[in-house]
Amino acid sequence: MLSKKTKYAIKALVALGKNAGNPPMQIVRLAEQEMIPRKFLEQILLDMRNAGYLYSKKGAGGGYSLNKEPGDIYLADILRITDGPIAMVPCASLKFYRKCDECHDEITCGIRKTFIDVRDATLKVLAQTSIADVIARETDGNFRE
Amino acid sequence: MLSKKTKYAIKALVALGKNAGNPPMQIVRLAEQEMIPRKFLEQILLDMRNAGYLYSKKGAGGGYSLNKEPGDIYLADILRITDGPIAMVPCASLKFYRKCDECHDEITCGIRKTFIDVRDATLKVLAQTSIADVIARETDGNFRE
DNA sequence: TAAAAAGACTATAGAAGTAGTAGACTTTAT
DNA sequence: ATAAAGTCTACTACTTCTATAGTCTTTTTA
Repeated sequence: MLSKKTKYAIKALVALGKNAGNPPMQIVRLAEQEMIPRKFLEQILLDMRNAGYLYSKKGAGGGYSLNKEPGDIYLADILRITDGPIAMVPCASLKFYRKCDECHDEITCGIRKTFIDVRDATLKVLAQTSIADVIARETDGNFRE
Repeated sequence: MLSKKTKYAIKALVALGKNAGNPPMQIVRLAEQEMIPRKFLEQILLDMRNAGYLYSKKGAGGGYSLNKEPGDIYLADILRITDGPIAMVPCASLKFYRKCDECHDEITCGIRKTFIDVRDATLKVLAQTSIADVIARETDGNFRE
């Protein structure tokens, strides 16, 4: 299950994507509009900013805006920042590989092989779906390709 | 991430699958062999039994054995017993559908649409991979199709 | 240049979920 | 009758997730 943190992050990016072109959006406004607890959102935006996805400006007239094109921000990358690995077992993770506690022989592990397939299937969607795609799908029923 | 419960469940099913034909296997032996805490395994096996996947026999000479062919036990079903929904958001779940707290308009939700795609991709693997497949993959490098 | 408007950063608390343990009970074989 | 199993329920410890609080820094503008 996605954490709320991740859901909030995606929602915030979508909102900021729609806001592109306009002056930056303040945390408070974003929090109200998307119904996200303000201080929680604050942390999330910070993470996204430190990861290079957002631009922020302090002081009066400041706020947040996207630091990349909505079409260049992929869900897979966002999930990794907020929730960590995408794979369902650490030993099948591409970016957060770790040996499973329970596992003795990784090479022949049938579970691992299966969950590498799952990971690949998941990534095929998440690494190709951008914030722009999510926005596009909000309106029309179908998109992509 | 898969819970340990699920990993243990799969391991137990695989072990029992390999044991098919022989007399039933006792919890204690299974726990030792697979290095799973005994009492924890006990609960897991019970769940699997109540779901119809295992046959159990009490008393001396008792133990556990599979109640189905290894080829008829699919990972998707096991995961659902031990970890619940396979989808990453409740509103995209096939078997455990629930409205997301944060969501106002599910029909146009771009996030939901994307995660339905993810769910389908995941299920394409998990609903077609059986315990028999996992066992087969343990030995040879490739299997399936 | 002071005040106000914003974000940056750290710490902490409460809730929920996960992993594991304990113990008493039931059934069955010998 | 006894011992060898599984059944069932409750509980505890631990970790992670969600959220909140408070202080500090930067920037604008009157």
